[in-house]
Amino acid sequence: MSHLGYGCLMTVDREQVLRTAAALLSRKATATMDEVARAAGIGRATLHRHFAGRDALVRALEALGIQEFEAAIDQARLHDGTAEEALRRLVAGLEPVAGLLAFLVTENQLFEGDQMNEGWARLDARVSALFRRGQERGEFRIDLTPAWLTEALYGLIGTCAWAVQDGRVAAKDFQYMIVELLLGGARRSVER
Amino acid sequence: MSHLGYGCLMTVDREQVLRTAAALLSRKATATMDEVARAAGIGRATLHRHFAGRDALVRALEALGIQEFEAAIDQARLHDGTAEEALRRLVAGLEPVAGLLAFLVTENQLFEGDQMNEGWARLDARVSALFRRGQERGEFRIDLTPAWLTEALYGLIGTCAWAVQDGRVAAKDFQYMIVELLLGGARRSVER
DNA sequence: AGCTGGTGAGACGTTGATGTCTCATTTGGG
DNA sequence: CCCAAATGAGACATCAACGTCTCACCAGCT
Repeated sequence: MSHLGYGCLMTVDREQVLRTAAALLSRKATATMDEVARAAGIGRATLHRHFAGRDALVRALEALGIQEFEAAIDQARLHDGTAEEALRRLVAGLEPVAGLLAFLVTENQLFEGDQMNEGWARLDARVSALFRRGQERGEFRIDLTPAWLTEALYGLIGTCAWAVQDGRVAAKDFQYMIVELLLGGARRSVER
Repeated sequence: MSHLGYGCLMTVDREQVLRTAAALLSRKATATMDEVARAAGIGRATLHRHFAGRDALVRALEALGIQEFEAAIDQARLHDGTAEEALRRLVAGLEPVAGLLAFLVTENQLFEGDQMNEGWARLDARVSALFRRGQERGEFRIDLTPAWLTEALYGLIGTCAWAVQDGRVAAKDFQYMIVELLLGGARRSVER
């Protein structure tokens, strides 16, 4: 028996299953439980042993996504240094969570039962506060609202995660493409 | 009898139904045919008379989305003037199609049967060519690939469309938020 | 070697969405 | 005024996914 809470050695890696499920479900929300199981390399019965049903799976995805998102925010120390540096740290920490994040952003189906909604709202507020801090410091433009910059960050992370999955963007360019576009935009400035 | 191809006056507005369906399905891909019908303000039977089934509905969404996307590209005259001006025209023309576009980008389920895929690939190539033209003219940065800028444009349009739906962004700011972020980024430059 | 616990494969009943049907109603045109 | 066309509501059978179960198998531990 392992010292961990969930099972022995040949036990399924719960997080790995959830990440695979997120990657699949964010691209094909109508995927079958069987498809999810196969994508994770396990049997449908095993998937069902770990997550009582589709709802439970989605809830687990939501919980893990919010948890890891929050951990990334904590670790990024959004209040330290310039807002730009903080944003770069945040995106760097968010890279491993990009698949989960893409699922969360896409599946607003979750926010029907306004329960976990508060968890997401708290994350939203913290990211939004980062952009507001950047505006107050004079780093960021004030004509783009913090709410929009927050949404745009989510959107770009999800889009880039998909682009990497499909091979349209190199995985090593993930952070650069997102941060550079979000901060600097496509226009070529003179002083850059 | 109307002179139009599809029915008399009290006939369902096919495009309106498709736009509503796209707005709903892009947010809740598992929505029931009944939910789609109710969202469009029609009965399930009527929805079924116009679209033989869920697949047919999705195909129609895809066809309409590609068609209107292509029309917007044609009308934007991507080869005229500066690339920035062309991009602004494109986003302006894409605003009414944003819901369809968000659905198309999200539902890569469509691209399993690689058939309509070519239609999408052609659009991709044209938008990508616009960004490449901007780079060659010295307007746009060359460290962000045209493919990524294209994906980012799609992602931002979809994200902004959702943000407008949820009231987080004012509808009148749609074009401004997308173009300004995509071109200029969040960083406050000295010469702007 | 024997035991225990987790897994995969498959069978099975249940459920909900789907697709088709009929019928009453309404709308617009002849 | 009457008819044609389209719609909405509902009934109905079908079917695929779901959730549960059993059983055989395999890995690790004692």
